[in-house]
Amino acid sequence: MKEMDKIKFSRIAKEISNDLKKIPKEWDGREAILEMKNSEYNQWKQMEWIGFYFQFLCEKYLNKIMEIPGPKYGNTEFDGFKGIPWDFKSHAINTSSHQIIVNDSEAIAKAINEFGAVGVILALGEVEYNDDERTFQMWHEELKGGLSKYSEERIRRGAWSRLRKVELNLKQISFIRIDDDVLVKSGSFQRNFRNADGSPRREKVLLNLEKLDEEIVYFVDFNQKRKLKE
DNA sequence: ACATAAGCACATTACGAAAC
DNA sequence: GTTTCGTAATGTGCTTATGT
Repeated sequence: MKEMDKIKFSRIAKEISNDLKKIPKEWDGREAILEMKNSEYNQWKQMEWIGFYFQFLCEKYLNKIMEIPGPKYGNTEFDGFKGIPWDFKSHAINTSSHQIIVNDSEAIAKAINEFGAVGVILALGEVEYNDDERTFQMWHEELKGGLSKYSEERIRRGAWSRLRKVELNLKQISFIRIDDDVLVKSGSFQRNFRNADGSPRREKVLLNLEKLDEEIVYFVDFNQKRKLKE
Protein backbone atom coordinates (compact mmCIF):
# COMPACT_ATOMS: atom_id res chain seq x y z
CA MET A 1 0.00 0.00 0.00
CA LYS A 2 2.67 2.44 1.06
CA GLU A 3 4.98 1.27 -1.69
CA MET A 4 2.27 1.89 -4.20
CA ASP A 5 2.05 5.46 -3.00
CA LYS A 6 5.74 5.93 -3.48
CA ILE A 7 5.59 4.57 -6.99
CA LYS A 8 2.76 6.89 -7.79
CA PHE A 9 4.65 9.80 -6.27
CA SER A 10 7.71 8.95 -8.27
CA ARG A 11 5.72 8.80 -11.48
CA ILE A 12 4.25 12.25 -10.93
CA ALA A 13 7.63 13.64 -9.92
CA LYS A 14 9.16 12.30 -13.08
CA GLU A 15 6.49 13.87 -15.19
CA ILE A 16 6.93 17.25 -13.53
CA SER A 17 10.68 17.04 -13.81
CA ASN A 18 10.50 16.55 -17.55
CA ASP A 19 9.30 20.11 -17.90
CA LEU A 20 11.29 21.44 -14.99
CA LYS A 21 14.54 20.34 -16.61
CA LYS A 22 14.12 23.15 -19.07
CA ILE A 23 14.39 25.99 -16.57
CA PRO A 24 17.56 28.12 -16.50
CA LYS A 25 20.45 26.95 -14.34
CA GLU A 26 22.20 30.23 -13.73
CA TRP A 27 20.10 32.67 -11.78
CA ASP A 28 21.47 36.17 -11.73
CA GLY A 29 19.75 38.24 -9.06
CA ARG A 30 19.39 41.40 -11.08
CA GLU A 31 18.18 39.59 -14.18
CA ALA A 32 15.76 37.44 -12.19
CA ILE A 33 14.26 40.44 -10.43
CA LEU A 34 13.93 42.39 -13.67
CA GLU A 35 12.36 39.40 -15.36
CA MET A 36 9.76 39.13 -12.62
CA LYS A 37 9.16 42.87 -12.69
CA ASN A 38 8.72 42.93 -16.46
CA SER A 39 6.32 40.01 -16.26
CA GLU A 40 4.36 41.94 -13.68
CA TYR A 41 4.93 39.21 -11.15
CA ASN A 42 3.91 40.72 -7.85
CA GLN A 43 6.79 39.46 -5.79
CA TRP A 44 9.76 41.15 -7.49
CA LYS A 45 10.35 43.42 -4.51
CA GLN A 46 10.99 40.53 -2.16
CA MET A 47 14.34 40.10 -0.52
CA GLU A 48 14.36 36.30 -0.86
CA TRP A 49 14.20 36.47 -4.61
CA ILE A 50 15.48 32.89 -5.07
CA GLY A 51 12.31 31.55 -3.50
CA PHE A 52 9.97 33.68 -5.51
CA TYR A 53 11.93 33.26 -8.71
CA PHE A 54 11.69 29.49 -8.51
CA GLN A 55 7.99 29.81 -7.93
CA PHE A 56 7.82 32.17 -10.87
CA LEU A 57 9.64 29.63 -13.04
CA CYS A 58 7.37 26.82 -11.90
CA GLU A 59 4.29 28.77 -12.79
CA LYS A 60 5.78 29.52 -16.18
CA TYR A 61 6.95 26.03 -17.04
CA LEU A 62 4.41 23.86 -15.25
CA ASN A 63 1.11 25.65 -15.67
CA LYS A 64 0.04 23.28 -18.42
CA ILE A 65 0.68 20.04 -16.56
CA MET A 66 -0.45 20.94 -13.08
CA GLU A 67 -2.95 23.11 -11.27
CA ILE A 68 -1.50 26.32 -9.90
CA PRO A 69 -2.23 27.27 -7.20
CA GLY A 70 -3.24 24.23 -5.20
CA PRO A 71 -5.79 23.61 -2.46
CA LYS A 72 -6.22 25.90 0.49
CA TYR A 73 -6.58 24.98 4.16
CA GLY A 74 -7.44 27.84 6.43
CA ASN A 75 -5.19 30.68 5.39
CA THR A 76 -2.58 28.43 3.90
CA GLU A 77 -2.53 27.69 0.21
CA PHE A 78 -0.35 25.12 -1.49
CA ASP A 79 1.57 26.27 -4.54
CA GLY A 80 0.29 23.61 -6.87
CA PHE A 81 -1.65 20.39 -7.27
CA LYS A 82 -0.98 17.25 -9.29
CA GLY A 83 -2.23 14.06 -7.66
CA ILE A 84 -1.29 15.57 -4.30
CA PRO A 85 -0.67 19.15 -3.12
CA TRP A 86 2.81 20.47 -3.93
CA ASP A 87 4.90 23.30 -2.60
CA PHE A 88 7.81 24.99 -4.42
CA LYS A 89 10.92 25.88 -2.45
CA SER A 90 14.48 27.05 -2.95
CA HIS A 91 17.45 26.38 -0.75
CA ALA A 92 21.11 27.40 -0.67
CA ILE A 93 23.47 24.42 -0.32
CA ASN A 94 26.54 26.31 0.77
CA THR A 95 25.27 27.43 4.15
CA SER A 96 25.54 26.00 7.62
CA SER A 97 21.88 25.43 8.21
CA HIS A 98 20.03 22.81 6.26
CA GLN A 99 16.64 23.12 7.76
CA ILE A 100 13.90 23.95 5.39
CA ILE A 101 10.74 25.59 6.53
CA VAL A 102 7.65 24.12 5.01
CA ASN A 103 4.01 25.06 5.33
CA ASP A 104 1.69 25.63 8.22
CA SER A 105 1.54 22.46 10.33
CA GLU A 106 -2.19 22.22 10.48
CA ALA A 107 -2.61 22.73 6.75
CA ILE A 108 -0.09 19.98 6.03
CA ALA A 109 -1.78 17.61 8.45
CA LYS A 110 -5.12 18.19 6.79
CA ALA A 111 -3.72 17.81 3.30
CA ILE A 112 -2.06 14.51 4.22
CA ASN A 113 -5.30 13.36 5.71
CA GLU A 114 -7.11 14.11 2.51
CA PHE A 115 -4.57 13.02 -0.11
CA GLY A 116 -2.20 10.68 1.78
CA ALA A 117 0.83 12.88 1.27
CA VAL A 118 2.08 16.25 0.16
CA GLY A 119 5.14 16.97 -1.92
CA VAL A 120 7.90 19.54 -1.88
CA ILE A 121 9.76 20.49 -5.03
CA LEU A 122 13.04 21.79 -3.76
CA ALA A 123 15.52 23.71 -5.90
CA LEU A 124 19.03 23.35 -4.50
CA GLY A 125 21.84 25.59 -5.61
CA GLU A 126 25.07 27.26 -4.69
CA VAL A 127 24.61 30.91 -3.91
CA GLU A 128 26.92 33.91 -3.95
CA TYR A 129 26.69 36.22 -0.98
CA ASN A 130 29.42 38.56 -2.20
CA ASP A 131 27.42 41.67 -1.57
CA ASP A 132 29.65 43.07 1.14
CA GLU A 133 29.39 46.51 -0.33
CA ARG A 134 25.64 46.03 -0.50
CA THR A 135 25.63 47.25 -4.07
CA PHE A 136 23.10 44.61 -5.04
CA GLN A 137 20.88 45.56 -2.15
CA MET A 138 21.12 49.23 -3.05
CA TRP A 139 20.33 48.46 -6.66
CA HIS A 140 17.22 46.60 -5.55
CA GLU A 141 16.31 49.36 -3.12
CA GLU A 142 16.46 51.91 -5.87
CA LEU A 143 14.38 49.80 -8.21
CA LYS A 144 11.75 49.49 -5.51
CA GLY A 145 11.74 53.23 -4.98
CA GLY A 146 13.49 53.59 -1.66
CA LEU A 147 13.29 52.15 1.81
CA SER A 148 10.06 50.56 2.90
CA LYS A 149 8.27 51.55 6.02
CA TYR A 150 9.33 48.29 7.63
CA SER A 151 12.98 48.93 6.81
CA GLU A 152 12.84 52.41 8.28
CA GLU A 153 11.39 50.88 11.42
CA ARG A 154 14.12 48.29 11.47
CA ILE A 155 16.83 50.95 11.26
CA ARG A 156 15.16 52.84 14.06
CA ARG A 157 15.25 49.66 16.14
CA GLY A 158 18.93 49.31 15.39
CA ALA A 159 18.48 45.80 14.03
CA TRP A 160 20.71 44.34 11.35
CA SER A 161 19.83 43.91 7.74
CA ARG A 162 20.05 40.50 6.15
CA LEU A 163 22.67 39.71 3.58
CA ARG A 164 21.32 39.38 0.07
CA LYS A 165 22.06 36.61 -2.33
CA VAL A 166 23.46 37.84 -5.61
CA GLU A 167 23.24 34.74 -7.75
CA LEU A 168 22.33 31.08 -7.63
CA ASN A 169 23.77 28.17 -9.54
CA LEU A 170 21.17 25.43 -9.74
CA LYS A 171 22.55 22.01 -8.84
CA GLN A 172 19.61 19.78 -8.14
CA ILE A 173 15.87 19.64 -7.84
CA SER A 174 14.55 17.23 -5.23
CA PHE A 175 11.07 15.84 -4.90
CA ILE A 176 10.32 15.21 -1.26
CA ARG A 177 7.35 13.19 -0.14
CA ILE A 178 5.82 14.12 3.19
CA ASP A 179 3.36 11.83 4.93
CA ASP A 180 2.50 11.19 8.55
CA ASP A 181 5.62 9.12 9.11
CA VAL A 182 7.81 11.99 8.01
CA LEU A 183 5.98 14.36 10.29
CA VAL A 184 6.61 12.12 13.24
CA LYS A 185 10.21 11.53 12.26
CA SER A 186 11.20 15.07 11.43
CA GLY A 187 9.05 16.00 14.35
CA SER A 188 10.62 19.35 14.85
CA PHE A 189 7.87 21.82 14.61
CA GLN A 190 8.55 25.45 14.86
CA ARG A 191 6.38 27.72 16.86
CA ASN A 192 6.42 31.24 18.21
CA PHE A 193 7.74 33.00 15.17
CA ARG A 194 7.47 36.72 15.55
CA ASN A 195 5.58 38.49 12.85
CA ALA A 196 6.35 41.89 11.37
CA ASP A 197 4.40 43.64 14.11
CA GLY A 198 5.59 41.51 16.99
CA SER A 199 2.60 39.17 17.11
CA PRO A 200 3.24 35.43 17.21
CA ARG A 201 3.18 33.33 14.06
CA ARG A 202 1.59 29.98 13.53
CA GLU A 203 3.49 26.76 13.79
CA LYS A 204 5.22 25.38 10.72
CA VAL A 205 6.79 22.10 9.76
CA LEU A 206 10.56 22.06 9.67
CA LEU A 207 12.50 19.52 7.65
CA ASN A 208 16.14 18.76 8.20
CA LEU A 209 17.73 18.14 4.81
CA GLU A 210 20.48 15.97 6.22
CA LYS A 211 18.02 13.60 7.78
CA LEU A 212 16.01 13.10 4.66
CA ASP A 213 16.79 10.07 2.64
CA GLU A 214 14.02 7.84 1.52
CA GLU A 215 11.69 10.81 1.60
CA ILE A 216 13.53 12.16 -1.40
CA VAL A 217 11.90 9.84 -3.83
CA TYR A 218 13.14 11.39 -7.01
CA PHE A 219 15.53 14.09 -8.09
CA VAL A 220 17.06 15.79 -11.07
CA ASP A 221 20.79 16.38 -11.03
CA PHE A 222 22.01 19.34 -13.05
CA ASN A 223 25.66 18.49 -12.72
CA GLN A 224 25.67 15.13 -14.37
CA LYS A 225 22.55 15.60 -16.40
CA ARG A 226 21.15 12.28 -15.38
CA LYS A 227 19.08 10.97 -12.56
CA LEU A 228 20.72 8.97 -9.82
CA LYS A 229 17.59 7.63 -8.24
CA GLU A 230 14.37 6.28 -9.54
C1' DA B 1 -5.87 53.72 5.86
C1' DC B 2 -4.47 50.46 8.93
C1' DA B 3 -3.79 46.10 11.45
C1' DT B 4 -3.16 41.19 10.94
C1' DA B 5 -1.33 37.18 9.13
C1' DA B 6 0.60 34.85 5.52
C1' DG B 7 4.36 34.22 2.11
C1' DC B 8 9.70 33.61 1.30
C1' DA B 9 14.14 31.63 3.67
C1' DC B 10 17.49 31.88 7.03
C1' DA B 11 20.62 33.60 11.28
C1' DT B 12 21.81 33.21 15.94
C1' DT B 13 21.86 30.98 20.20
C1' DA B 14 21.73 27.42 23.44
C1' DC B 15 23.03 23.11 24.76
C1' DG B 16 24.88 18.54 25.04
C1' DA B 17 28.62 15.57 23.12
C1' DA B 18 33.23 15.17 21.96
C1' DA B 19 37.91 16.37 22.16
C1' DC B 20 41.76 18.20 24.66
C1' DG C 1 37.41 20.50 33.97
C1' DT C 2 37.34 23.30 30.10
C1' DT C 3 37.15 24.44 25.31
C1' DT C 4 35.38 23.27 20.92
C1' DC C 5 32.01 21.71 17.95
C1' DG C 6 27.79 20.12 15.76
C1' DT C 7 23.03 20.26 15.86
C1' DA C 8 18.40 21.43 17.79
C1' DA C 9 15.83 25.14 19.23
C1' DT C 10 14.39 29.63 18.86
C1' DG C 11 13.88 34.22 16.81
C1' DT C 12 14.58 37.46 12.62
C1' DG C 13 14.25 40.32 8.22
C1' DC C 14 11.42 41.54 4.51
C1' DT C 15 7.01 42.06 1.35
C1' DT C 16 2.29 41.09 -0.04
C1' DA C 17 -2.55 39.95 0.56
C1' DT C 18 -6.75 40.30 3.06
C1' DG C 19 -10.11 41.98 5.90
C1' DT C 20 -12.14 45.92 8.54
